Amino acid sequence: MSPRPKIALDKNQIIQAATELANEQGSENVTLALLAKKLNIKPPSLYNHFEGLPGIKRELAIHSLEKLYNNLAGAAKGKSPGDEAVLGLSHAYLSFARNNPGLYEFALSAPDPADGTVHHYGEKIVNLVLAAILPFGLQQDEAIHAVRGLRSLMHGFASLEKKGGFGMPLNLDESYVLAVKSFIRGLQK
Amino acid sequence: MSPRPKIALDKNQIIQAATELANEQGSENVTLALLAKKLNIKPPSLYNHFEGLPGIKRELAIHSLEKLYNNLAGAAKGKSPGDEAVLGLSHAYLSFARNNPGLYEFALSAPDPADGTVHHYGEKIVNLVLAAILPFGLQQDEAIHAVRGLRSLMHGFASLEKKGGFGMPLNLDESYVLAVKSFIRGLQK
DNA sequence: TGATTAAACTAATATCATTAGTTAAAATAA
DNA sequence: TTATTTTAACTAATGATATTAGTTTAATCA
Repeated sequence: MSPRPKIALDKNQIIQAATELANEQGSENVTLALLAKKLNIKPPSLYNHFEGLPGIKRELAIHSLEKLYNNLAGAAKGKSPGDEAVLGLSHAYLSFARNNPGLYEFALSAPDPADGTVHHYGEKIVNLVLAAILPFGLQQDEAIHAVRGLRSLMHGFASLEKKGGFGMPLNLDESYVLAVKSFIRGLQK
Repeated sequence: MSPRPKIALDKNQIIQAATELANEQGSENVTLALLAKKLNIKPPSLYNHFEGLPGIKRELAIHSLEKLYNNLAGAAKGKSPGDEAVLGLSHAYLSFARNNPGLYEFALSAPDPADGTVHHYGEKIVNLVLAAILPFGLQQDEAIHAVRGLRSLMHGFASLEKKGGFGMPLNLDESYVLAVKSFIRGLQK
């Protein structure tokens, strides 16, 4: 056993471990100490790969947005624009948030609001939703307003559900689908 | 100057200071160190009043919910149930989140999901919204679903707006009002 | 082979929350 | 008034955290 084994981690492995840490222990437990322990290295070694904890969190934000976008794009694929696509997108959005509870939080952390990569994925997601609501025949501005509303609905539901904000013993999936349907019905009439 | 002056703080003063700290510096800067500095005492002294940082955060959650409820109740008062009341509630909700950016986050922190006081205020807010949508003539379960949707929309918008999640240069108030109107229009079919 | 680079390390510092035990002021009881 | 109790501050110490600086070894490359 060499006295100082070279593990040779790369960025991807570290972000992968950080993602697991976030999803298993919660986003607030993504610390250099816990991450280093998971990787069997010492905390300062992480500075060889990232600019401290903020650097890792920024990468997590990008990784989360990328994964979210891919899930959304996969859900939209093949579905005809309009109600079907919107319902597919909304289902994929909530599924992503539920399946990646820790990682999802980083998708909205926006370390630097002017971050280029973050902004890029944000735009791609907006375009995906814009394409889905195309058949509703909204004007330029109205379409953007509609996308904002839909995002608010999806994120708000995911966020409140995760925080246990819905007390009543009533099916959650049903609430979600009904809310999305109400919203797009209101858009169209 | 006495060697150990007795400041004699009470819970309310501390929570008030913590609220200011949250709103001025962000909820993540509500630390015992900063709070003690603001109050001109040493951090351990805070343990004479609260059970550590978690205890203070729990009080902030209750304080936030209480204040939010009062704002919502004030907005609903005098307005006729239906569209007018719902629009009033939604406006009050977003205003509260905007005017109390740090405190608002504690309203949804739910330290213990089974916390009695937190649950109590949650129910009161739900009832307020239920009363506002009464004229829409929804059945028992549909009404609960609708409240969940409305809360999701309001919280989601407030949350995304605060995080700078809306990139496009388009009026935010307009987006919000349009989203709420679309949703309630869809509810009424 | 020898030099360079990459990626681990140790050691040290500063800031947290927290606990234990102390002290003085204020409130209360005798 | 005087004595006791309680309140609310304190100091000191501990352990976890991120971070910086400087070191060392293994891998890579000229």
